[in-house]
Amino acid sequence: MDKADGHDRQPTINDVARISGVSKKTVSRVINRSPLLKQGTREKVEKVIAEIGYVPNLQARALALRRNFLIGLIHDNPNAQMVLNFQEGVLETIKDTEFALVVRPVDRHSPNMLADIRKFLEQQRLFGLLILPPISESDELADLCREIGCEYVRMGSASLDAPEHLVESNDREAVGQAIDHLVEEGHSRIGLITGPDGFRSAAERKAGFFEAMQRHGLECPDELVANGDYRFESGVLAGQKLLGASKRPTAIFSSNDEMAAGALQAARRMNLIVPDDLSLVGFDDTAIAAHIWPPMTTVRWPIVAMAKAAAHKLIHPAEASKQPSRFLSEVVSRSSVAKQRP
Amino acid sequence: MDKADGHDRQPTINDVARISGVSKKTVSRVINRSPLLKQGTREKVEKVIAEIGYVPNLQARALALRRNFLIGLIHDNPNAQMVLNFQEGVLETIKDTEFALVVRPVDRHSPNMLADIRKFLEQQRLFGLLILPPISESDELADLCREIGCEYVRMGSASLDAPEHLVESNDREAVGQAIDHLVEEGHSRIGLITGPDGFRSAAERKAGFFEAMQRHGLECPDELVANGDYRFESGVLAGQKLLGASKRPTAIFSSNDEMAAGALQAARRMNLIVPDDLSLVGFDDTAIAAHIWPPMTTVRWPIVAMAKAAAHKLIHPAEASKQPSRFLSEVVSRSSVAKQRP
DNA sequence: CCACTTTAGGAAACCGGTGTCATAAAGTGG
DNA sequence: CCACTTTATGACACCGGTTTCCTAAAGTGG
Repeated sequence: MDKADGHDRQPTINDVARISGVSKKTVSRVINRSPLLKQGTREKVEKVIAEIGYVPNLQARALALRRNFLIGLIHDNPNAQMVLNFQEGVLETIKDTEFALVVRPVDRHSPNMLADIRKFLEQQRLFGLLILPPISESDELADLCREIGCEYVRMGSASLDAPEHLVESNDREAVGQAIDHLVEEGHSRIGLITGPDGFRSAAERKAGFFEAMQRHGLECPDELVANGDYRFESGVLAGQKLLGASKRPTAIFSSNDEMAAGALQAARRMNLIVPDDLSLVGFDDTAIAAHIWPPMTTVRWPIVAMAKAAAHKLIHPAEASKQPSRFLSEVVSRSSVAKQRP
Repeated sequence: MDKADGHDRQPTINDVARISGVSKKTVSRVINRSPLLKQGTREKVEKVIAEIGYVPNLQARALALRRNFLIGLIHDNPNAQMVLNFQEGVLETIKDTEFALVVRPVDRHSPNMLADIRKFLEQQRLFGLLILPPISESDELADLCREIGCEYVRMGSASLDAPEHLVESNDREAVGQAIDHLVEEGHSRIGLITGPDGFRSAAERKAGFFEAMQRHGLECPDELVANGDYRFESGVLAGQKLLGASKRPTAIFSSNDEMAAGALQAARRMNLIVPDDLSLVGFDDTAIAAHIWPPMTTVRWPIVAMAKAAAHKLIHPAEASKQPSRFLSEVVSRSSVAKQRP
């Protein structure tokens, strides 16, 4: 009796082989586009594949090839929009491939984070890993990947790793442009809200700020620098500190939008009007920047493009691997910055 | 010569069997916690497993069991925070299992969306699918799952499917509570910003609004109803329409936060102060609600808990399958609602 | 026409697990 | 002590692909 007596399970390579009267291996060659096939054979097999709706079993393929088709995304990013945009970019790149995207949010503050990730990697044996900031700045994580033998690409705001493992943005210069913009509008007393210590992105943005200020010959006394942790509440606090300075700044640059929104609230509580009494510039161009009042000037970095580049780097390690991928950010001008009358 | 001469590939079940002097099958029984093992044997094997750091290969297991350990998440949700919270909830449930979460954002407006999803499902052969609103309201998608034989659970705001395929929120009643709150504060001229046509959630929220108004014996003339599409810009437009009404509403309920933020901007442009001149209530309690000025009263639905329930339902179809999972939302009171002096 | 290379395709083993069934060992009752 | 059940373990095929190696057929040169 024929094997095809029964249940409507998915057709396998054996079914295709039997029906088209060739061996499994030949079918395998057809799916893998092997060049040493006679045209007639190829067409015959392809016809059968189309007819019975055969789709290769990825699990079996993964087993035989000793690698699977799963790309992992590790993040601990507080900014949902950014994570989702990144996911979208990756998906666009792997859309017509067999790859799938596996997500893994982690908690940087958990003591067993690294152990959890290790277990995850050992269990899933991913094809490769994409790592978003800020966790991408963890060298322990990169070391773990190397130890386990899992390919990875990190997203970062400065040279964190070898070029084949890195897609980077130029935060430092971008902040410079933002400050240039403020100076052009006549501001000279400019406050800074930093990101948390130990974050490369925060350090880069801070450095960009000071470099630009120096370039313009402007001072930045301690009372015009407040530390934040990238969260809204820390922005409120930082805003209160800066606006309570003996000589108030006429503009504030915040290392991300969330904190800028916090600073905006602080200003409101002190009955200061943005942008009339205070200009404000954020960073990241997240949804909140456009949706608060007034719509906020900020710096946008091309996260979707960076995600595509990162996924591409992972999947095609051969091409374009040796030079770093560097992406340029741009100032998005909205209504939170006004000309400062001298 | 021994097989263990060579490269540092991951140890397999064969290695464990050889070293501990039992058959593969026995090792398999140990990993699967089979009850019919002698205590001594189990311990012996477990010791070897720990020593050489053996981790079962999920791809091989998937092949043998004819099912894998991938849970898919399909969404086309415009709200990033919500999607991410959902991902987080699912992850929490599957944390200590072998399951992984595969994400798949889709575009509801693309003509080949269904074909794309079909290809995705056929190729990946997922264990099951979690579907977020609004795409969860698509019956074609559910039909596709059934046709392909992929388990699924839909998140929805009303009875969309059989209980074993559904985790639902009570949007209708929650909106009622929000309106009650406004009425208690003395409002009677209340405007509505709806969600897009064809969305169950939008219809439920709208119905909840009208039911509550009727319950309180309040009118809702056409000029106090504006249609939105859940996006910020549509909220601006809707706000303009409502605030331009012959007799202005003293409060507006918006079917989501994003549009409420838009309405807030519309109010600002007309020099109206929230909450002094206008009270505003949103829905979803997304990040923006807390971060705009004034912080916005809204309705929070327990998305993380719902995500956990959905994942649980998928993984353990036996338990708790027959009764629907229904979750209650709550009004989160902030500063965008003020007492209306008669 | 024969030896020799090239080309297309197949047989069998393998990837690392699980299922089925057989069997040895241990426990039971008469 | 023997037949009879129960319990613990193993041998072997199988899941659905790929790889290695081999062979038959076809093409080449002398």
